[in-house]
Amino acid sequence: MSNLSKEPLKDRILDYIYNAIINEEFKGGEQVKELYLANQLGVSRAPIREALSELVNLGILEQIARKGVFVKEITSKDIFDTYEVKGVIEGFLAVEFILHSTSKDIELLQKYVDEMSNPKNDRKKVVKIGELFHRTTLKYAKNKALLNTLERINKKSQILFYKNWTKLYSQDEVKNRHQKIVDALKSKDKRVIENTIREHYFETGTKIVLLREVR
Amino acid sequence: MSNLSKEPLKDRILDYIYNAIINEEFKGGEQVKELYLANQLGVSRAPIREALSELVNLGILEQIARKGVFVKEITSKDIFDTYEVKGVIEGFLAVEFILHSTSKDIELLQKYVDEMSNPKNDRKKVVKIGELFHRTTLKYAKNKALLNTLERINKKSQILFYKNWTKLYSQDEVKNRHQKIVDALKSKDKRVIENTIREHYFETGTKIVLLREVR
DNA sequence: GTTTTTAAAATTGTCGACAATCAAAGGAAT
DNA sequence: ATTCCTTTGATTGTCGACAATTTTAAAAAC
Repeated sequence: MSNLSKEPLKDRILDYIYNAIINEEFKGGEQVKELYLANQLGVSRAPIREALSELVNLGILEQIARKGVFVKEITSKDIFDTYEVKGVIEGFLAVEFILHSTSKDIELLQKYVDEMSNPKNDRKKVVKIGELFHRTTLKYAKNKALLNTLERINKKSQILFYKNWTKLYSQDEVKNRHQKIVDALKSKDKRVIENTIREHYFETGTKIVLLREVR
Repeated sequence: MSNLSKEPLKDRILDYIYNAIINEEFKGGEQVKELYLANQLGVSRAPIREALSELVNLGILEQIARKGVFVKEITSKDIFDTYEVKGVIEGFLAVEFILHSTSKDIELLQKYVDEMSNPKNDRKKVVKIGELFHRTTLKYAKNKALLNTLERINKKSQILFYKNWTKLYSQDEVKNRHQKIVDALKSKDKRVIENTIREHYFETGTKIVLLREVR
């Protein structure tokens, strides 16, 4: 394991494993063995164990006492649940947005939405814009407990998302879906905003599930 | 550390530390030293570290790289935020209740509420009934991601709650506050239910904050 | 050939020790 | 007396080894 950076070993290992799961080098149900990773990365088992237990905490891996940690099998229900959480939390937090946002914030969101359908931007860029969009809607959120929860959930949903994002929505669909959110925010109606954002994510969850079932 | 049980050492240590924090043997801001605990419990540092990092994950302790873990100083904002999360999540999950509950479920909740003002029950018993009450409202919740989040938050809020529960509400107040929830559930109106439960927790958070400020 | 028992290998859980880093104490320079 | 530097001590980070447990493989019994 390269030691160029001063970042704690545990964290670099964590990233390594996280990416390995995304890239399906570790497949669902498979056991993740400490010694194997330790040899692979040229470190001892101690930091490996720390990284693994963090991923267990995140719910990405599953620990069975005295047996080991395994890559969690992801069910359709898990996916739907995860996006439901995102919808509920972001929906609630976005209400803060209307309390503190300026017209400039709204303009920025609108600019993001317009860019989403710009043919010059490829899919990857559109995803990036989407991330900026959602980050902006959370700009004024200040409940740390909810933001932490959201961060945890995002780490999980990214794994689900990365395997599917290319097939999820066309650029126009992405644009329209986010336009709805902007319109909701413009309405300044708490309930409308919350429902719109919830539906936004519920739809995504449902769609990912559908894509999996087809396969 | 007694080895009567076969429960993993890490978990027993975790409980030990958790209780030590509740009982304020470890105070806010104080460093929790691995070696001290290892000697205290007669084990090595390895399982101590695992327990500590889990509490760091829960947000009860705070880890500063190469310095150690410290008991998190809890601000009023933290308390309010925590109860806000509880309100948002339980509020959303309780909606499941109206979709699947029977009249027997409602009767049970009403029974709990009536018992809350029964003079035969002391404060501790009332707290227990409250726990049963909330567990019942979550009986039909099936989103594991949200239930997990709730569990995590509860571990945190219990620490806050245990230091204040005696002074929070009179028995009659407790009863009235929960009666509101039952009435809301009876209405079968999604929005009413969600708002009522949110307010229930927002109030609790606000009140705990007030109690702290006075002190 | 199938099941049960026994033995071997692999894997996690725990330990004590060393290395790296940080905090505190003491001394030197101004 | 104050500041800066050095040294010392304390604490976490990492390591390799052993113990406990589980899995796998082989042998024995039927």
